[in-house]
Amino acid sequence: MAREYDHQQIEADAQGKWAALNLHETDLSDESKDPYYLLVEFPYPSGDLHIGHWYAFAVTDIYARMLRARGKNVLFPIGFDAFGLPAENAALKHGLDPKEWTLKNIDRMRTQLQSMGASFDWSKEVIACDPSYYKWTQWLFAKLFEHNLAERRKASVKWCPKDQTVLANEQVVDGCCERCGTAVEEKQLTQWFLKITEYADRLLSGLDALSWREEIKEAQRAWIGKSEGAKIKFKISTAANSGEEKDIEVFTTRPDTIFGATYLVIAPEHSLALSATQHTVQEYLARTAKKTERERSEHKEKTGVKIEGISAVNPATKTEIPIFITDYVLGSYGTGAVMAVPAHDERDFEFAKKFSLPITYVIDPVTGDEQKDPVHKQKIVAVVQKGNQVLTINWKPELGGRLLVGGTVKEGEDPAETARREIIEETGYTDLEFVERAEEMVHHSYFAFSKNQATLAHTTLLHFRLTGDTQNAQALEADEHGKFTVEWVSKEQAVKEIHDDQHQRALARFMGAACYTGTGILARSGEFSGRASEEAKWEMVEAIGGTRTTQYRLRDWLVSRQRYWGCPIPIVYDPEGKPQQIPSEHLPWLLPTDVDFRPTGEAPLASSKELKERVTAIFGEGWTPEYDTLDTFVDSSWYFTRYLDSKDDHDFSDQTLMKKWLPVNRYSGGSEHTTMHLLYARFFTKALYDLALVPVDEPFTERFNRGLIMGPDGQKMSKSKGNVLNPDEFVTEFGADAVRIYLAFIGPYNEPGSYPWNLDGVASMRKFLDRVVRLVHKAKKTKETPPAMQSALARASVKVAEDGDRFKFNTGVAALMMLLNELEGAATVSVSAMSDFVIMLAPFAPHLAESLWEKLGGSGSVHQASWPSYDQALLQKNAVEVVVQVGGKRRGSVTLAPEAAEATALSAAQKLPAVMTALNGQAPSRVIYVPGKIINLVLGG
RNA sequence: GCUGGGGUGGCGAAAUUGGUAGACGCACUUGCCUUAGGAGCAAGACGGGGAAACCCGAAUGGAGGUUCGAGUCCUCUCCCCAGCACCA
Repeated sequence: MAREYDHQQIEADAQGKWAALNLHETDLSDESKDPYYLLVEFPYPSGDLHIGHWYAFAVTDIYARMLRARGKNVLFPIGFDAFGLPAENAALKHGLDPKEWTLKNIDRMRTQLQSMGASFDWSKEVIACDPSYYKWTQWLFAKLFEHNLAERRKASVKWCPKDQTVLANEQVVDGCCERCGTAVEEKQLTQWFLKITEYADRLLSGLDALSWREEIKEAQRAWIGKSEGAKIKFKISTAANSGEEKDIEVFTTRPDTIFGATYLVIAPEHSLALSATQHTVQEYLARTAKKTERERSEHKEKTGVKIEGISAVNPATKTEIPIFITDYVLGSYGTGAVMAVPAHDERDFEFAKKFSLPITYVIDPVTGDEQKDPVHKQKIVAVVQKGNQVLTINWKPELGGRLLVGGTVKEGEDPAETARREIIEETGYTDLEFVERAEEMVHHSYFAFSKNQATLAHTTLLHFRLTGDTQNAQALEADEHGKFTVEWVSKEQAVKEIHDDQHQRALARFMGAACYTGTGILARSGEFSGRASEEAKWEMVEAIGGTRTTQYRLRDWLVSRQRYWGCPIPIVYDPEGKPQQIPSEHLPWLLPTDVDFRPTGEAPLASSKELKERVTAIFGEGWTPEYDTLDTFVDSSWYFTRYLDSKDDHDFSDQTLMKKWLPVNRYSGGSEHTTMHLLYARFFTKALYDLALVPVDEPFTERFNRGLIMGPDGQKMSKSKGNVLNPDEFVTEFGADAVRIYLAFIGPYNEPGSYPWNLDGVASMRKFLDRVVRLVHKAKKTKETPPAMQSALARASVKVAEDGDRFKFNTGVAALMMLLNELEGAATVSVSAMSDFVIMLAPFAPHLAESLWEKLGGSGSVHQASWPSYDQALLQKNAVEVVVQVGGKRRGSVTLAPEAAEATALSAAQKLPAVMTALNGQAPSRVIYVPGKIINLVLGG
């Protein structure tokens, strides 16, 4: 018989036993044990449980069970994120009632979740679409409204033409609807917003104290997108001098470049653009409006149009500069207007080139390593060009490879003359045409070893063209470095091979990529010239009357949805059309049922007669309902507080229990929720904390993003690839326990990697479980467990528990496998040793462990048994293998007591034949001995 | 492009503070047991040498460095993944 147990029988028996013992209901008021809140994202009830669900719930369950055995009072709740689009789509497609469809799916999923052996506390279940739950979603929304954190305003919103609904920023991926992939349009609508931007700074700074993985925190930081800068006003002067004083405010993170602002660019959405009557402007706006969000954000050639008849005044230089409208400026970020500094911004540079606008360099790069008390030198670097080729000098490769022509300016000499002189000296070329001298310089600090001198070179960049033949180079200058040779190479090759900062910069300046976006020394910047740009930045803002501000990429959270299957927004409009919150005695504000929810672009609730009548009946004639429903992310932003008091009809949760149980100790979920759900939940918590409704301002102490299970081909599972695996097939054939332990073993659970499903994997886990069963049958009713075996058990109990704490179930399972190997190797295994093994196996394979526990004569349930604990002394080995190295190479090993003295170790090591050979009669000049690990005999020399 | 995380056998992966690289498995090879095996048990599995116990050498993307000793630390470089991306 291959199979040692009937998994279907065992699963049914165990699950029946747990239900009878009511094992998984947590007494939240139990003060005898430490509370531990283990949370896993509640699922959307789509109806079918796939491998991803198994991975999410079954593996997290391992830890819940392990912690219970280790004496914690574990809260491991479950519920359903039951509002959302699929229910509505199913309703449309099959003519079903979204509510019935959802509730039927929930019923099915409950059964499936039970079949995993997941030890959820169902008594605390929450269902987002249940009026007893959404009553409190509405109540919390009303609280936010009361405190001015929810606001109705007209805004340009993302609209999905297929789903006929507004989308949040977060639901737009690459300019397309996250759900259906349709290109998103822009629409002006009056919508509800939650003011998450007011919490942007706290959401950002709060991350520092969280011990989450860096990539999760970085994703949130990027999403919040803080940038510090200044708002600066530019006065507008009109040719027609209407006498009206106007100005444009811009936002910039580089106020230090203001002297280089040679024009302004504003977004097509900017009021100044919208009010312009100029024909070409209107044409441009019409063209832009037709573009989708996606088309606009594509990197492509810059377009724009100049507004005629008006200009702005640069507050630093006082010169008049033109104003352009362009769609590379976003209306929704900053002020929708930007001061263009083509010399120091790539986009502005590109635009300036296309529209032939002046480029003024105001920041000189500083390269090299900073030196103390440098000697100042005037230098030049010259680019000599002939067609597409550039003259380079082959330096000794070890001294930096290829260079352009360089040289030192003599006292009173014009740098252009210096360059000409140097070119002739070094190459012999005389047919030189001077092209350009860059207005900016490069400051290069370095240590001149030849002169033993810290040097700061102020380098002028020059550009020459060779008009004659490239073949007539003369004898070259030689110096202490040897002879130079000249080579003409293509621009591209030169860019690739020239590594010296100044030379690189010279090449870039004359060969295309001339804009410099770094910091440096201010030039042509009035009184600020000569100072470090970073250091003078904020003084400059002050001097020109700007204000220092911070901008965030994060926008307010748009929560209105023109959909049916969501939480109704608890708002009514008075006869003046002003929004009023629905008093709490009328909550839950029920979702009407007489609704036509076919997408028409109108909110489905508008078709409800009952809703209108309800509003009139309660509030009077002239009052009208709000027809939008809430984004489902609102439902999931607070559910973890509801678990603590899920039945309460008088409050959303319980203050005493929240004080005890929040924040959640560990939150397990998918990486797709890093920026949306996780940020929203943090925002809700902070807002509710400020309203004294929750006692913590961060909801989750730890967050773990699990990995992704791939198909056997290593590709993401999808129907079109035909690589979708149904977990039920594996469960039926090998049992739930084998599937659980396989998922635990597949890879580390604390890393968001991806793991291909190995078709033989579950079978191999079943073999492991069968071996356990065989060994249990072999167990003898003896009390004696030999010390070596006790020590193995002790090590495993520590290892498995530690790995659980790190969510590294793969190595935990490996530790159990090693332990099994050891136990199998023994002649007899005592019942007590085997019982301890079964207790440690129980979190992974809860059903089988239950059955084996009974066979071994254990009382109650194995899941009530305590995690094995052993004398610390058993963790110490009394003999360890110490590796012997000679000169860092392994030459053998000796077995010693862990605390053996160096002399003992040395003499044992020296007796090894291989060591004697390696020493070859010499005495080691040095001995490195790490007790219990290694002894290294170092030979002299 | 920027930011973050990674790169270890044929595959999934192990490896507290630098201390035997590849634990534990999958797949593979050989043998045993068996009517049979998609079962079980045992052994093997980088290269070279040897009948063998063994010996020598190489090896954690690549190149350098620090160290008695580097997967681990430092510098440079290549590649993969994720997030952000015309955000001023």
